[in-house]
Amino acid sequence: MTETPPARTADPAHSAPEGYDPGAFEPFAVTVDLAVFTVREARLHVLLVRRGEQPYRDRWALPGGFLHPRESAEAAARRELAEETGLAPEGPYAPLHLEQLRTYSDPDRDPRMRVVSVAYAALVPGPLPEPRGGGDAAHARWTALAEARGLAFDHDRILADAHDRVGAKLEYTGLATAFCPPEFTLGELQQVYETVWGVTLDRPNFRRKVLATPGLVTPAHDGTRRTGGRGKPAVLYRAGGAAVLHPPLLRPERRTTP
Amino acid sequence: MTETPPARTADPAHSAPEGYDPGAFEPFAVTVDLAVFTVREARLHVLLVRRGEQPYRDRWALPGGFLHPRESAEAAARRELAEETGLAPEGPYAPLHLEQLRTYSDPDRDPRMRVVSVAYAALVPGPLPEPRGGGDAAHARWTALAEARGLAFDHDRILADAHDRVGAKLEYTGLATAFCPPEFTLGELQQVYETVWGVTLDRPNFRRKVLATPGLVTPAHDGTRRTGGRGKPAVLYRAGGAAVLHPPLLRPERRTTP
DNA sequence: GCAAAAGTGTTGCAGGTACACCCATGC
DNA sequence: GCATGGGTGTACCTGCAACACTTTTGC
Repeated sequence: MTETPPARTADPAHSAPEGYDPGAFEPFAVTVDLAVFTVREARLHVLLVRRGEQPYRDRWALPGGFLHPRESAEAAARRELAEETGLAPEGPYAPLHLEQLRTYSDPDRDPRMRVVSVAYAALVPGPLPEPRGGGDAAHARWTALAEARGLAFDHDRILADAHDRVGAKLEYTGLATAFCPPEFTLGELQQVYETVWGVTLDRPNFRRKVLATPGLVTPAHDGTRRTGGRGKPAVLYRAGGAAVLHPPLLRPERRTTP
Repeated sequence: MTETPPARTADPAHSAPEGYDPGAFEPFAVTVDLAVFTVREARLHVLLVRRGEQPYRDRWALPGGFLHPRESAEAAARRELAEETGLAPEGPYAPLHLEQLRTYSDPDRDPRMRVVSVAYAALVPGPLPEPRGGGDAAHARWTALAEARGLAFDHDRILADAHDRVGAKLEYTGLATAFCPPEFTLGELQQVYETVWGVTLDRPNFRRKVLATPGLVTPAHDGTRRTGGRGKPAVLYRAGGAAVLHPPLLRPERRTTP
């Protein structure tokens, strides 16, 4: 913060010699954009909203909005998330994951004015109802990731970056549990990994690795469950609360294939 | 630089009913802050500048500055980096690394107005001269990371985040070569890892891992060298240009120690 | 010769993959 | 019974940490 930007107006009242006069700058608008992921029917879905205004009218876009005057980007992201999904910031699904991705600042990313956007990735648990259209989010819906193309602005790119990040983070954090309801089976957890990574995993080995990783999951108090399903009832687990995993849970991926 | 000043008043021609009128918002200033790292004398150093103005007058801070009207954050970061270090954006040290870290947006992070800052981490090679004070950067210097405390604004936090990120990235990218001159020995490369991670590594094993990782380093054309030093002359290598490493080069760190 | 740094060889253990096999439930 | 998903056991194999050892320089 050492450079003096070009002064547009000299304003003695605010005199801030080193370029702090708000009127001296091209005003930047600052927004947040959210890539909200969930797993439905063994496919990764993302929350999209339909734009009602120009530009990109009637195109799908990531939910988001402007920062309020005294609000951090993270607070704005949480507010937008609550508005779009109907999830209270604190509640039964509270331990959802919200993470800053990166900031997009190309001067032409919005055709009308200078908008700098801080992108976030959010993970919400699986069996979640359709988004209730709170306020201006009347046209919101879950879309399978494969079908989420041709979004407004640079949102295709943001979404791709978000997917990459989430996939990578499953390896070395306990993030996958954020996709699951409070109590879940190891089979459900495995589905999350398989869905996000787009691979199939060996069940016995997956089970061992998960249980051998401290803090990833802890057994729920008592029972077993059976869903509506066939097969042996499975033990229920809860998220273990570990942030980083030692050892990590690596994706199989391109082994040395000479 | 001669950008059309923004319309503060509603302009029917541009009518943007959904909150795009620039005048409708608290103006945000957008800056970049840089954590520029280098390795000197087997210690990690960071570039700091001394503030000449309030607030935090005479305190040390990370270099940075305001975005120009039609400049992306990345372009601004490259410009600031060139100004502060005297390194041309293209040149012998061109393959330096610049990477967006995250964005800091706390409403009170600057006492005078709303400033949202996009932080970058940069890596420059080892034997680099003292920063030439270009323009207003007359008070810039390299500081050992351990002594870089009590910085202005939230720069302590930004610096800590940057250090974490760089350390983590050495594991799975070829980033460490960015700290080295164009040609370097494996001993020098090992020094980089040891310095950034704060550990000591086994030389034989380090050597094998590096050479077994495709694309991390490639041998220089011919020779061996001997610096001023005693010991056997070492073969010179160049950066291999690989972005991500398969397999990664993991830090020793907390092995299972029961 | 001695110290210092580069480079090679070898061994043993940890952890992961692959796959065979048993258990419990719904139909 | 059979299909489906949960759960256990085990054999092979890779990779790496540890450490002993040789090579080439400066003094």
